[in-house]
Amino acid sequence: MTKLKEKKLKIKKDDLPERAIISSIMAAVSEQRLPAGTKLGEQMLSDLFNCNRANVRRALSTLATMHVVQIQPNRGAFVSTPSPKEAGDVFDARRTVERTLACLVIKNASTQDIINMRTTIAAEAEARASGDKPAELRLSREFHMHLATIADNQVLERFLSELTLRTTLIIGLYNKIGSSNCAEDEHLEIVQALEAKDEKRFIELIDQHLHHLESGLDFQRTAQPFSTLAEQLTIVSA
Amino acid sequence: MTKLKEKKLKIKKDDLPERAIISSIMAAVSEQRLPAGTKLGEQMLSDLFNCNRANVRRALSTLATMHVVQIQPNRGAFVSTPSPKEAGDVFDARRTVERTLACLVIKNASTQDIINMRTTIAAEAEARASGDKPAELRLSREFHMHLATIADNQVLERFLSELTLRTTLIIGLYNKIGSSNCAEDEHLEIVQALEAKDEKRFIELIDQHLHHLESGLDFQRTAQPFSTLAEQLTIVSA
DNA sequence: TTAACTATTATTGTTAACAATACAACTATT
DNA sequence: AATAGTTGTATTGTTAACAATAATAGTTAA
Repeated sequence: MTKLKEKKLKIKKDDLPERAIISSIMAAVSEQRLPAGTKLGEQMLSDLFNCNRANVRRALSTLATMHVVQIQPNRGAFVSTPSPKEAGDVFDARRTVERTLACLVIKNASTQDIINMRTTIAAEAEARASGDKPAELRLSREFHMHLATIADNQVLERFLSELTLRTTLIIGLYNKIGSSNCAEDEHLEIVQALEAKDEKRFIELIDQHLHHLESGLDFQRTAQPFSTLAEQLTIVSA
Repeated sequence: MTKLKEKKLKIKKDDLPERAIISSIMAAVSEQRLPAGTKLGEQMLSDLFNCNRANVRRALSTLATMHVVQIQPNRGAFVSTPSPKEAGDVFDARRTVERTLACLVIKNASTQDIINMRTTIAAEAEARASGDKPAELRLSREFHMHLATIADNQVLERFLSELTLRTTLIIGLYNKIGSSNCAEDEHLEIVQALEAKDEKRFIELIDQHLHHLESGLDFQRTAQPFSTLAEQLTIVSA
């Protein structure tokens, strides 16, 4: 007569707006739709995501702890503008993290993993060919994040997630004109080394790849201007 | 006649309560005054720090992003209870980070740096002798954080800060009874290798040290109970 | 006595109003 | 005309009240 405990069939809670804001901003940064210095107003965000300012505030606070945004008291939140020193620290940290990931990847990578990576590389090349810069950037990041997934270390994965984002900001700020971002052939070479289980070469190529990225920077360029518009945040929800 | 711009001599703003909460909880965790699983009620914290719940909320949200606390929707925030898998990830990440830090430290360390480290080690030994466990834990962590300071990489420093905290939680949960935490002689040996500029040995000792820590764990012990009291948060402010 | 149900309480989540600060535009004076 | 000062507006920061959910205690029935 009495249903013991009616399973609370909860309507797929619209996954905390806080999380939605965070991942949306992260996605936008990763595709350079949000350049360094862009102001992230609370009102604007709470309107965009149909939520209250408290959620926006927590999201920005969280993003600030990963140094993707900077919060200036009484002024608001801005997309971070990494200094040259910071850029160096980020690249050193990335090499550190990806080197270890490489060791783990060599051990763990299945044939399916390699297929997936090749797929990503192909998509990246296609995006480049068609001039779709955002897609290219996103897929390039995806390539690196693949490594973390395969390595199966949640901690390093999170670190890399942050570092790749900050790298994108750095490149957006300081990249020499004419210097390519992630050369697709480099990604390809890396996967080939992986497939050959050539650990030494695999690690070395990743290291070189990151060094190559860093060498494409030019810190002489003065701090970049910051765009103010931010409907670059394309949102899926209504 | 008109003071151009009266320097706004702002009374040392009581450094955002949010930051105070965060560092206080981090300190408490680092000294094992806050065991894994401890509930961190919002009311309690807002009372303790004389601030509103919004600040508490943001602080907890931030701590959650560094996995020092876990937030369960509609239930509240609890000090994280790392799983065995998570423990492994954390130790791998720590070795990764500290290995790189070691390379930088060998390059950067001044004689004053070495003196400082010896001082910390001495204080640690003293705390151990006098049975002051919290001080011992704090100083042990300080030793490792010294490395990051000397290495002068803000990113890795922050990563290590998080990782040492999580390590403390892990040890508190899973450490075998009778297994010592950080053997002070290990710290001493490490500094000696540093002083001798023996990079290879320096790195190897740090690696061994961390492996030794990890080998002291016993995951058979079932998930620990969680204390509920939390006036273990000793606060300095009124 | 145990088990399920109900009512109460406490805690978290949300919202809106208010205060404080910074920003922008405007006025006035040299 | 340019700068200092002033006013008005917009945004951030704070607070309190309310709603929703979970935890607890108490009650009734088998």
